[in-house]
Amino acid sequence: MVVKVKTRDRILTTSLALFNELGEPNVTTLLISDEMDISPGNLYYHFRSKSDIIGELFGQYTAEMDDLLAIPPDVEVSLDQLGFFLHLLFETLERYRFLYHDLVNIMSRYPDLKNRFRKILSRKGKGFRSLCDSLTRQRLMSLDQSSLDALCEQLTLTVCYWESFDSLKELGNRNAMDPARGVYQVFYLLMPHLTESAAGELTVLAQEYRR
Amino acid sequence: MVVKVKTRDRILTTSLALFNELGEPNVTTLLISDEMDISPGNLYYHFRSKSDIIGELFGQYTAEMDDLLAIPPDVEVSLDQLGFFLHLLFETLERYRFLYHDLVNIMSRYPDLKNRFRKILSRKGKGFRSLCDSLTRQRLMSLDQSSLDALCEQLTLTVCYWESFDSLKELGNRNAMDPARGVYQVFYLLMPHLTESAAGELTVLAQEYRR
DNA sequence: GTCTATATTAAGATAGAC
DNA sequence: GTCTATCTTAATATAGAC
Repeated sequence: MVVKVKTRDRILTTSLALFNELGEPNVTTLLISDEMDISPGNLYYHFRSKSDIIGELFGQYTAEMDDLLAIPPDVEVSLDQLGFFLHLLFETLERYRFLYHDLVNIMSRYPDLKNRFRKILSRKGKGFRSLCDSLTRQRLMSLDQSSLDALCEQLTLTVCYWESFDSLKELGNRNAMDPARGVYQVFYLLMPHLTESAAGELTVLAQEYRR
Repeated sequence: MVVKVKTRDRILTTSLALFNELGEPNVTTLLISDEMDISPGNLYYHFRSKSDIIGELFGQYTAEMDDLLAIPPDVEVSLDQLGFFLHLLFETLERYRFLYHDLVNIMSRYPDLKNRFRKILSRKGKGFRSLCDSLTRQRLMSLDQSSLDALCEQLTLTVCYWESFDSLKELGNRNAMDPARGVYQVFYLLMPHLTESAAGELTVLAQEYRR
């Protein structure tokens, strides 16, 4: 049975694809409607403005991230599970990568995104804190307070900007945009803080993510 | 004696200031000329296009970075000198921060910047490699090949995006945009790879950069 | 819900006088 | 070298018919 996808939803998925591919500022409402073979007027029937489309996509991004980052403070994660979590995280960030590609521009044109961006940033930091706490409880990791703060900061920065950095470095390469490369990088960020046996285990695991 | 600064140079410094403050896409040629109290026509007498202004500013950025990153492969740096170098590096990156704030947008509209961006990126990586090699020769640091690669990658990513990340986190805070914060962060990236005594020394040094 | 046609605005850039 | 006036282009958004 063929299900007709609602035009409103098609606008969102088409916009997201174009934003990621060409950069949000380079995507006009006309281009979106052209790509979908609908009229520009029709697009404006479903969304009052381009910023409404962006706001809704940002809402989707936030919802998915909140879901991922809802880490119970008392959970114990294995290194395997950590890798899986990171993979999902990078995969989600890649699907909404346009947001971080022109951050200042987007925030200045849609000012209410500023606070929403900061909120999700602090949530990432707290998520990493929970994970590090778990590793510490399991005696896989041992860190003083300052180092732990700096590490969580570093982890947050890295997940936010890894995709931008990697795609700049690999401009046009086929192995670009593989979430595994991000996971590998984060593993090496954690490695030096782990106990010897945990570090050994993580080194082996890292090979699976190497590309 | 009052020296009249050439209009052409004033255009560059005014543009740079406005780009950094408001984001390049939000700065029109009219705004630049307004700010300088010259006519838009005059601006176009000195520069054929807005992209020429950006190209020239990028040239300045590249020249300054090349200067900084010209690290002789056999030099031995102390941890003090390393801190000084990092401070200069972050200071320069902050003066041209607009470039990284809307990277994809800027690269798509001025396509010849793409390769110039990649070149400067690889030069940063090589600079960090030289510094790590020096620390290794002095037996302050010891790392296997994979870890060294990942560390240099991480250092490069961090210097490129630290300012963006920090200003997003500190939106509107007064302690935002202090190069010292970046130095502190990079110190903590190196710390776990140093020998015990070097790590101790760096911890002390880091306090001077803490804000 | 969807279309075509058009209004509005603003940016980058040029022409020609002084 | 600098000005004023204007051209050109293109993007967001609306009006009104179907």
